[in-house]
Amino acid sequence: MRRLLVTSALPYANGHIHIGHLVEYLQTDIWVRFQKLRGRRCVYICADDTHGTAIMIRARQEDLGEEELIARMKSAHVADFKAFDIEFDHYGSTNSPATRGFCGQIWAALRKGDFIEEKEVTQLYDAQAGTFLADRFVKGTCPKCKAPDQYGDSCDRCGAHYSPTDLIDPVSTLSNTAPEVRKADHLFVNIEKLHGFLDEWTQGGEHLQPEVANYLKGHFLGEPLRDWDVSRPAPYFGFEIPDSPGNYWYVWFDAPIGYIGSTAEWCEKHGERFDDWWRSPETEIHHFIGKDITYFHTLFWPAMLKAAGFSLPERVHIHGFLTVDGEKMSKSKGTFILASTYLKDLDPAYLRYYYASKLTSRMDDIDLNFDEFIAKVNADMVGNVVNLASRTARFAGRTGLSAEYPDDGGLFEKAAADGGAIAGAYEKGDYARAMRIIMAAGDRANQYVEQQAPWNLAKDPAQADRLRDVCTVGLNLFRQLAVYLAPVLPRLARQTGELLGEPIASWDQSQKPLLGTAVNKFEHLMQRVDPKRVEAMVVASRTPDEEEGPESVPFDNDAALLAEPLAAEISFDEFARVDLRVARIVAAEDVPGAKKLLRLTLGLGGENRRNVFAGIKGVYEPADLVGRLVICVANLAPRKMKFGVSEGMIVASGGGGGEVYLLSPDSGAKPGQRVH
RNA sequence: GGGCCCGUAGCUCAGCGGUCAGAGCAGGGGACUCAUAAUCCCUUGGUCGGAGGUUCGAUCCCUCCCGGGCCUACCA
Repeated sequence: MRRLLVTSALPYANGHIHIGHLVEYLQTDIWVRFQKLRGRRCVYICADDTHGTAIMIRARQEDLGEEELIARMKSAHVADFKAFDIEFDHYGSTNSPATRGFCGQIWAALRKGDFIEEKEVTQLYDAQAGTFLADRFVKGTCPKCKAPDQYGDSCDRCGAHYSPTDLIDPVSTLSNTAPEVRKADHLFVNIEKLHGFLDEWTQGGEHLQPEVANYLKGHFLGEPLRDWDVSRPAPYFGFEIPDSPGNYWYVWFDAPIGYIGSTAEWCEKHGERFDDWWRSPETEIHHFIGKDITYFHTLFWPAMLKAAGFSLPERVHIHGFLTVDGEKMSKSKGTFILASTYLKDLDPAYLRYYYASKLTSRMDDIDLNFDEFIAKVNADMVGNVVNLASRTARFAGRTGLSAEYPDDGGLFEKAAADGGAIAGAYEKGDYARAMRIIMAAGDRANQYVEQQAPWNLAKDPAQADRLRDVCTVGLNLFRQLAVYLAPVLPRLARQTGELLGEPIASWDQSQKPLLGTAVNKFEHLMQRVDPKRVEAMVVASRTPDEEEGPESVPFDNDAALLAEPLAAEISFDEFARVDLRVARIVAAEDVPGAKKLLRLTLGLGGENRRNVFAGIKGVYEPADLVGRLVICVANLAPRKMKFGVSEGMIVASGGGGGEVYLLSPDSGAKPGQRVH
């Protein structure tokens, strides 16, 4: 018997579940429910990912112990999942004895296979916070382009990659003190030793979508694989490496091992043999992940499993990101919607169906468009599917279903035959296709009811049998849809079972009509989406600083400060060295070939002109800029750039990306005036 | 610069070498009134991004170009 072990990526214990996460958990849950409905042995395993520097820092900020932090977050995650009908067979934590045990086991295998190497790594250390600093906890001036305030791994101004120790004037974002350089021995996994295996595993078979296999081939497998740094020196929230005291496994080492640990807990609880699930050719392992973590799941993870003698994934299903109204989720626009916020206003079934109607087997991003969301759910769910029951069940309540299935012109048979195509689509992850086929069957059923006009039959007592037959057909066609939709809409399936007196538990129920049973009192199966509630949800998701009343002082949260902590203190003299001037943009033009740059001509009064490149393309239209006043750094050394020499900078706030806000002086300021 | 994906009706997407290119929603007209202003019928709407090529025949295959997205590199 084919056994299936299915996982979703482990959500990080650093934040709450949002609608972007839900794409993955719903995609997986639908697949698992489908497999179970088909009678497959299928187990759905997940867990919280709990280790790493970010957890340690957050626990400190909230003045909690790490254990307390991750315990709280786990119960929040579990509650969110449950509310969305995401049904795990087991939900564990990477911070568990089971996961620790498997980390040790895999580690021992890596040691034994001589995969582990020790190398000295130079890292920045925050003496005040008493911790080594991960790259993104260090900021400083880019060694290449001298841009200030850049993270420790790369410069988002010039894109240069470097080590945090290369930063000029580095500052710890934890304590705002200058970190010191310290050396530490790190442990590395030499996965190049498994290069041949990875070539074969990624390129052969159907383990990966073709675009993923190509990506790996092009970016990683064409050259020797770099050693993977899997240890972090204390203090670190995680598991200490048994044969290397003072060192901890890096969070990405133990995170996927959480799949195994969590499975073991499930086995323990249900009296299953662990080896049947992770060391058996009878079990297919399926991972569902987002495209951002492709690298870990398609190179390191198979390498670890291979080295330690566990089963390899049969397939890694990779999905794209969620956008909302065509854009990245945004807190200020109210499209960064937490699962718990959604639930206050809307039925989870809506999102389950909507995502299902958009998901394919490709790793394309999917878009949540609220107008479409409302239209689609109302038209398909309420207007088509639920309406079928709604318009026939009432009439059938008096008589129940006929004892024999009446002539329906082949409709039931046709929809039963669709089952193969629908199942095939589910199996491949092409839920959008499955939904299309199901909705087409619903359309045909509604046509039937329309033609038979049971409301007319109901007026004539002599037609009672005929009426019962028509309702028997209508309700059976509806029930077929409920079976096909059961993976997506478990509640609808349950309600349908209650309505017709037989629970929906198997795909096969779509193939044979239900006859001779009573029909219970009909109750609404699903409410229409209320656009006002959607709007309310978006408003509730907006960060407070967007909700300013006309008179009141707006409340500003501290997101910006947290994202970019204050720089180290400077003296007045140091400040005075920077010569800021008011300037008028006298010309602005597009720079062909540049992704972010516009060419600006700044006037400082009289004939004083400056040619400045500004990274604001796509944010500001050149035509809108001409004539306005800005503030420029006037004594910045000229800088040669790809498209010409830049003679200064204009100042702007914003976190980069699309968020750029130019500074302007109040009216009355004159070009050339210095800013003091 | 390299890699991958995409560009089909107003919108979201099917189709993919072969009869007049489809669906849902939106738009227009009608019918019905059982049903959650649901449903049903009819209908408007596309030079299938552009240009070449292969072919008896291309939306579908090949090449180039344009446009969008993602990744990667580089330059700022």
